[in-house]
Formats: sequence, C-alpha cells, structure tokens
Amino acid sequence: MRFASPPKGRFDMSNQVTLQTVADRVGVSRTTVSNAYNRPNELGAALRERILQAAAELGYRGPDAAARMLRSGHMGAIGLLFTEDLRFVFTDPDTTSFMQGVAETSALSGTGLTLLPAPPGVALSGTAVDSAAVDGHIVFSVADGDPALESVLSRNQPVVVVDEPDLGNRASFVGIDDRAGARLAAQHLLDLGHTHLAVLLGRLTSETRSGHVGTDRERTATMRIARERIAGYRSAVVDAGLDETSLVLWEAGGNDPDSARRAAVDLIEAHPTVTGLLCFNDQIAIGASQAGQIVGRHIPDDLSLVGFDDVPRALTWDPPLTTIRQPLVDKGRVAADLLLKEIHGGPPRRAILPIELVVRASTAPPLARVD
Amino acid sequence: MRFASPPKGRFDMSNQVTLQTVADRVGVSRTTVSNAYNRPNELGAALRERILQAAAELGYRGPDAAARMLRSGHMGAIGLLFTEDLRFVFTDPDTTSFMQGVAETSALSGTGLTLLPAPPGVALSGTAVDSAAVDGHIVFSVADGDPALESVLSRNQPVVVVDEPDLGNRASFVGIDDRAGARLAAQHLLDLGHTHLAVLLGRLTSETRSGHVGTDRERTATMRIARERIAGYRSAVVDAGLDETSLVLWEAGGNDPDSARRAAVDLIEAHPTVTGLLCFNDQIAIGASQAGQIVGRHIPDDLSLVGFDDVPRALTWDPPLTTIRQPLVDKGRVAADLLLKEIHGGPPRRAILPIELVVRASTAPPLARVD
DNA sequence: GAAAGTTACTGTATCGATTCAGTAGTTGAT
DNA sequence: ATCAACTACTGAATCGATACAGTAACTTTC
Repeated sequence: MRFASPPKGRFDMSNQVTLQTVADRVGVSRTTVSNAYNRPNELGAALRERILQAAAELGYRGPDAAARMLRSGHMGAIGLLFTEDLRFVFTDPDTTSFMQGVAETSALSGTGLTLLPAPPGVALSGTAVDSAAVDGHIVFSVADGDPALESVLSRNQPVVVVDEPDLGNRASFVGIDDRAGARLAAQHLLDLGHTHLAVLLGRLTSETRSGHVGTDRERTATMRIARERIAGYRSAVVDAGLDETSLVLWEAGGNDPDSARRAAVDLIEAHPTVTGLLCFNDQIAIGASQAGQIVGRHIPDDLSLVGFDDVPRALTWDPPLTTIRQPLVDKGRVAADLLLKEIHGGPPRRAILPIELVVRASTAPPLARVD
Repeated sequence: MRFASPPKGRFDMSNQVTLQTVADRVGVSRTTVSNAYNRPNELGAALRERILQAAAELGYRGPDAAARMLRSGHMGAIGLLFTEDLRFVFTDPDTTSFMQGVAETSALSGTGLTLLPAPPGVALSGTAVDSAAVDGHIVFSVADGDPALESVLSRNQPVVVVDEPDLGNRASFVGIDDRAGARLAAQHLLDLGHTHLAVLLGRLTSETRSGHVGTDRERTATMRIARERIAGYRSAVVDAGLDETSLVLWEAGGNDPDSARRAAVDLIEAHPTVTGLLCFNDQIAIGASQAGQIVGRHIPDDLSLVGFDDVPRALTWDPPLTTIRQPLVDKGRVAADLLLKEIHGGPPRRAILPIELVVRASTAPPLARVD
C-alpha cells in the first residue's frame, strides 16, 4: 500500500503556536523561551514559570521535533535494522529477548526506538530505512553485504552490529564467540561417546533453501554466524580424531520449529546412523525433537539434541534442552548502551558476551538403553 | 541513564553534502535536485540520471530527514504508545501478535514504526513520547485518563486507540465487542451446567494489585475492557437466573501466567466450590491451569477454564484451551491501516472486529467424573 | 497561425527552533 | 575605585529541504 497523495502535512498553519507566539505573549525573546525548555538553569525560576504558564495557556506543545532536529542535528531516536520478515521480530524468542534488552535501555535514556524492516528483495529508496530520523543504528544479524546494511553504513552515523556481519573497525560490534560455543556443544556430544554427528542449520544465506549442505553450498554462506559455528563444530570433531567429512551439514531453510521439523525428518532418514544432532538454535532443536517423535526416535535415548541460545522455552520443553546459553537480553542492553554512548561521542567498541554449556535432558550417551 | 552532554549533533559541518552541493555540481537549481528525488516525473530522465549520478559521486545520501520533516510537515513514521513495561511488548503473545499486524502494514507503506514506552509513574517531558517525530499514534490498551494518552491527544494528530479507552469521537477506535465476548464465554460454562463461576482478571487499574475484587475495588476500575468483560460475564450469569453476587471476581495483578498462577491458587482456596473459571485472557488461563495442578484440580474435570483471545499457545497447551477468539494480527493491521488513511486525510473511523467461541478441552460439565 | 496548454526548469520564501556572539546590569576581587 | 567575571537575557544567522509562483521554450488544437 503506497499512498498517491502526500500526507496532509503542516499546511493549516492557521493557529500554529510556536516559540515566537509564546515569546510575544510573555514579552521576552524567542531564545529565552527556548531556554525555558532546554536550559532551565540559564534563566530565572520566576520567569521560567511565567513562560511555561503562558505556553500552557496558548496550548503550545513544546519545541517542534522536526525543527529541533534540523537545527540541533540529533533525533532522539535509534533505528533497529532487521532484514528478517518483521513478523519474526515479534515471534522469534531470540529476537524478542534481544529486543527486551534494547527496549529497556533505550527507554531508560528517553530515546525512541524506530523499527526498520528491510526484508531482502524490497526496494529501500523512499522507505523508512532510507530516511529514518535516527541518531544511529543497531543492525541485528544481517547477511554479508546486505544492501540495507550498506545504506545504513553510508549515513556516517554510529552503528552497532549485533552478531553478524563482523565489519571490523567499520562499526561497533556485539556478539559472542560463536566458534567456541559451537565447539562446546560438539565437544559435549563427543564426550558422551557420540561418533555420528550432524548439524542442523537455520540458514546459510538470506535466501530460503533446505536440504543437505555440500562443499559448494557451504562456500556460498553469507551468514557469518553459520560459518563460525560450522567451523567450531568441525574443529571439535576433527580434534576428536573423527573424519571431518563425517560431520553431516543440513540446512532447514528457516529458524522456526516448523522448518526445522521438516528438515530434521529428511535429515534423519538420509542419515540414520546419526545419534547426535547439533542444532543452530533452540527453535531448531525444538523442531528437531518434534521430528524425533514423528520418525520414532526417542530424545535423548535414540537421538541427542544440543540447542543454542537457551531461550526460556528450552527449559520448559519436554525434554528440557541441553544448549549453549548466551545472554540474549544482555546483548540487547549492551548493544543499545554502546550505541547510545557512541552517539554521545564515545568511541566504537567491541563487546563479546560470555557463553556457557547448559546440560539438560536432551542429550545422553548413544544407544544408552540396555533394557 | 540520562546523558549530561548532548549528542554530538551536526556540528562537524565540514564536508556536509546538501542538495545545493549536488545542484552546483550538476549546474541546476536546488529545486531540480529535490525533484529528482521526490518527483521523478517532473524532470527529464536524462537529467535525473545525471543528478543521481553526481549525488552518488559526492556521497550525498538523499534529502535530510529532519529538514524534509520541518518543511513538509510529515514525518514518515507512526508512534506506538504503550503504558505497559516495554518488556511486555515483546513477551506477551497478545501484544506480539498485534504488533505483527501493525509492523506488516506499516512496512508495506514504507512507514517507520516508533515505539513509545510510557510506563506509569515515569515523567514524560523530554522523552520520546513527548517529542517523537511521528505523523500519528496508535495507542494500545491504556487506562482511562492516562497522562501519556493525554499527551498524545494534545498533539492534534490522528490517533487510533486500540481496545481501551473508548474516546468516542475524539479518536479512531479498533476493538471488539468485549461484553459480548465475555457473555459468550460465561454462557458456554452455564450451558455445560456450571453454577459456581469466578472471573480471574489481569488488572483493573494500572497499579498492580491482586486478590478478591469487591464492589469498592470494582468501582475504581480504569481499564475499560475489564469493566466491559465483567459486565458481559455478569449479564450471562444473571440471565441464567443465578444470583449476581455468586460470581466471584478476582484480580491477578498482571496478565502473565505467573501472576495468574499465584492468584488462581488463592482464588481456588478461598472459593473451593467454584467449578468454572472465566479467565481474562489465555495467559491468565495458562497460569490458572498450572494452579490447578498445584492444588490438585484436574482440568477440565474438576475445574473448567475459558480463556480469551486465542493466542497460538492456546491450541498447543495441555489441555488445549477453550477460549474466545479475536483476530489479534488483524487488529494490528486494521489499526495501522486506519491510522495511515487518517494521516492521508481520511476521516476517523471505528472498527469492531469479530469474535468467536472456540471450544477445546479445558471445559467440561462440572463433576463429570463418575468413577 | 494565434491562443492555449505542456514541459522542464528556476528563485524565493519559509518551516520552527537552536546556536552563538553580544549587551546590559550586577557582583566580586584587589 | 576599577577591572574582571558572572548573570540573565537578546538578535541574527543558520540548519537543509520543499512549496509555490514564475518563465521560457516547445507542442497541440481549431
């Protein structure tokens, strides 16, 4: 839905009350009225009171946001760039947890939060992404070289990238050591005695695609985290003396349980000897555990599952998921905090948050049933 | 976290590229460059191309958002006012579903979405609520007379209120017939033969408070929906020939399952004869069903539960919840749509969305067990 | 072939507020 | 008593872009 006619705009300027109106009424200069709002200690308390009083009587609603922005150059809001479908932002538990942290921090500082959806394949020009009135951006988990990211970067404002891509010193960064986390997950399964592992990924690129991931497909991966985690899983496998090629890579085509369930069914049928499944995140693991039910594999006796993230549901799921915990809400807090600090003149920074293996009931030694 | 120093602002004006810079480079007027961006068909294709080319070379990033706003008077964004804790926005399934609809619609029109958190008791002045650069507001389920709502209303911009309060013709409105919905829920339990009913509410006011709701407390309710639903529940009870005072009203102090669980335990203990519990929404019903487990009441045999909303989890919960379905995502879509239309000059409107009783497994005749 | 309309631009006024360099008038130090 | 340093306020310049009224050249219409 694009509108042919422009919005109504400011053009019923009849009784527009401005700083000047108030100034005239009180008999002071426009600047003094401005100061009454923005620098309360630069004028007498009595006069200030008088000005605020007059403003209230005239129905003046405070300095015009657009004019202030134009003159002062700051917008009082930060932008949040997502390249996933916006539905995802309010559905995916990882994202919502992250958003909680961001929202909390930005609310504390009185900063507005502007959502900038930029699903791939939709033109950017003229949309909010292009022309949002923000002081800086948080970029949430975006593929390498995404045009929306480039657009954001070209505004020469502070940018904090979360998780991916890693822009080096072109932008601040908040993330975890994904490789180490993945390694931890794989190591756990290896320690339990598993020798046939598979990785169930969400996506390697921003296009949806599912099925076995061969060397060619793997090479095309534009999602940094996927690459890092694969490297981590693999390093554990190799260090355990197993054949690198024995690690099956499979793509679900999405980070939702439904995609994962479907993909996991295929994966299990294609590789029935696999006893340990390394899931890209908990949503995927949840899907995989549903798949287990469908194909008659009991979790964890016939199939061990390791998730990633430790979303709230990982604990209440049946069985509770073994997973790699990362502090998602903190990630949001830190991202917003870094951005706010940078907007106020601080330097770009990198923050790497801690991770931790949480062992629950979705993993067990292979073929543990002796009944 | 408030910052002492103002944001850096625009004051490294060294190599600021503006419309004029581009105009000078190409040798046309500033207006023509502006037209190249905003009215592509008002100038020759060749010249337009030349202008865009020059802009790219100079690193011009398109018309400045603040300046455009000031001049044109429209902001290209809508504000979303919440008086709940912002965490709620990303946690509560009703809210996230609603947000999906809003996000979808606003993305389609290229409009930005600015989140305006205004938890009660926090000063508004100077925050995003006060000075957000938006063309209009969606107000999501707010108590009567909330100061943030007044602040939004005083801006004389289009406002769409969702669910509550009902401002009559002071603002557009999107909601459902809450009274009818509640009546439907109660009628269902009465039809099953229940004679001892209770209502478990989330909140009657923006303050948190839990426990039995007496006449005095009921009179103070500032949440319209709570009042309407109580009226609906009660009308069914009265029409069934039961004593109006036999309908127990109980407040959970929050719309989350945890609050509801705690409150439901108390409620059941205080009123052990109650066999049918009318829950303000599905989250509350989920909490109540957990409470049932705690106090040893089987759902639905010992206690019937009716939810409200039909969130996704209502279907997958054990037992699946009988509930009143309302189209939450649609509500978001409609709200955004009405607002956008009103911003573009349309009239205020009222939209009442359909509801429906969905019977699942959380309700049964009372004392059905004959074993 | 003259009037009317169209196309492709230009120039100026303006949006509302903030910044910053002043200016009286007042206080403080020596 | 004098110079410097504050205090409380003023005025002009400015932020970058868009609206709107023009203008010249070119096309259409009867």
